[in-house]
Amino acid sequence: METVAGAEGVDETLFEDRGVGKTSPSTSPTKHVSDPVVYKLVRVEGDGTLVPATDDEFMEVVDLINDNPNKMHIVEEPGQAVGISMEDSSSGKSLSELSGFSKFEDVYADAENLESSIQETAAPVAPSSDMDQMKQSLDAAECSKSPDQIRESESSCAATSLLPDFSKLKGEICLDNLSIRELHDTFRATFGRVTTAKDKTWLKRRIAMGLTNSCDVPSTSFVIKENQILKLGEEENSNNVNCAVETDQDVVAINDQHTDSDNSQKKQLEDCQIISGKRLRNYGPIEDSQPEVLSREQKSVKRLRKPTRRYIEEVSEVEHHEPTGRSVIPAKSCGWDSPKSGDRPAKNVSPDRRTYVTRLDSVAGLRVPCISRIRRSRPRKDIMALVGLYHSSGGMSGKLVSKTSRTSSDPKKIQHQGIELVEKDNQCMTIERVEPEQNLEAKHGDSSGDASKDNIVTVPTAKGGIRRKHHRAWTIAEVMRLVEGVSRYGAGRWSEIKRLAFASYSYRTSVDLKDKWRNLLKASFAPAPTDKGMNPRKHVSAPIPAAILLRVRELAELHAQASPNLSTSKLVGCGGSVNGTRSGYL
DNA sequence: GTTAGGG
DNA sequence: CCCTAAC
Repeated sequence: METVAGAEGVDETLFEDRGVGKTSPSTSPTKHVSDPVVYKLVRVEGDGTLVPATDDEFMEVVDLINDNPNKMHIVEEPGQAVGISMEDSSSGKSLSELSGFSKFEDVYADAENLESSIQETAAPVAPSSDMDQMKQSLDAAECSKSPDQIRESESSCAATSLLPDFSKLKGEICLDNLSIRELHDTFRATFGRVTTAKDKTWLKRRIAMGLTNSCDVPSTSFVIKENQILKLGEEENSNNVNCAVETDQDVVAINDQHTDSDNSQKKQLEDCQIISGKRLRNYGPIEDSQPEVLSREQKSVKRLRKPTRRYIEEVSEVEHHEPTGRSVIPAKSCGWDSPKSGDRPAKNVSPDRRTYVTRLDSVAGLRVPCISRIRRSRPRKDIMALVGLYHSSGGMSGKLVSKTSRTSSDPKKIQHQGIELVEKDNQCMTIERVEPEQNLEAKHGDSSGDASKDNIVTVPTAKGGIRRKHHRAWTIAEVMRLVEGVSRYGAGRWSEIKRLAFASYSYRTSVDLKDKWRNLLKASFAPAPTDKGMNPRKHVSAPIPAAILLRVRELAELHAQASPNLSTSKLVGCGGSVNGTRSGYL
């Protein structure tokens, strides 16, 4: 990551020599580092990872560094390289020590502040020259992060991705003495963009943060600070810049661009936040105690907090209109807001709370102006449907196939309703609309669902539940099957019916069966109690054949009188063979 | 986990 | 179809 920034020519060269991939900002233009920066010695491994340099390695470059810090030479060894990078770590302070600061954040947790500060951060245009590396950095380091972290990273790290030009900085404390204009210059030099902020304090903090966030690298116990070589432990007292050691690990993870769990990465970010905040204070020419100052600072810190859902919704629009390249990155790389999971394995969508899938407008990988309109009430379900498909079978095609095969092989008659009806219900050969129904069903199967058990097309709801996808009309085949099931197993034994008669209709739950039966009863009784000749075709939705309604009614009557009791109904149902029973009814 | 019933 | 109380 930015670690290289401080590494100067040394690291750069080494990186290039080793042909490090995108994961390292090897192409970053290097600039002269100035005194205030603390360096850490690292070795760049062949794979681009930064490894703490050994003491021996360190000693090799000591002379060079002391000799002329501005002209560090390249120390190269076969198989390994030694570079200098900024020291960002610090003495091991526990998170608990920083807890006070954390509490702090909560006070300013409201989304509006978040938004405002983020906008501030994101709005200014990043110089085109920096875009590549920025993208590079973001893509490589953050794409694997969960979407909600993107924003955080963007806001917190993007700035640091722009290589700071420390030459403008005359030393940390000097910020205090700078005029607004100078601060602007410094800001620009640091972040690669201009700022319109008028708040001197804010600027100073931002600059300080930008600098201090720049580099995080594991290192040996040696640190180079202001041309002096120090033992980490020794300088601990005087070195306020250093941050908690424990964060080193996290930083390392980031640098290595681990794509581990979202949690770990989140943790990293959180740690970063803390570090930043702490460090800011340490840099502190500014009094933290001042409420207004704090509020400013909190904004910047809070910026790092996980955005609230509402915040995301609201910001989405803003971001969408964001003209600068910045907006492009999040949308493209990992859009927390636009989890077009099509390209991404479902597993990357963490199951935890943070992954509420906002929407996946395009299954086909079509790109939609992310986030923008998220449903407040009920999320769309397509998303999870897809996710589920990917999840369970690695592809919907397989599922569909399985469904098809099953259906065709199904001993029952579903496939050919017309035939089935004929053989079952000799009296009603008028099942005209069978074909359309089939088509309908097939269509549904293709688009959203499949008959396999595992892949119920559902979508997470705000409450954490899952909701099934779009309405799935009952086909006549299903209705018939349901009726048969009821007649066989008895009304009320929905789970039984579901399991036995609707095994191939995974998308129909027992509740669905119950509901449908309820509707059937209503339909069968309401229009015309004795309506064999009833013509339901006027209904747009699946017209239920009169024969079926009749049977529904008969079954209802039968069950009504025969069994409030399940066992009784069950016995009744089981007593007769399917066809026999039907024949009797009909 | 199912079922029943309301929404 | 969803939600949820009741079982």
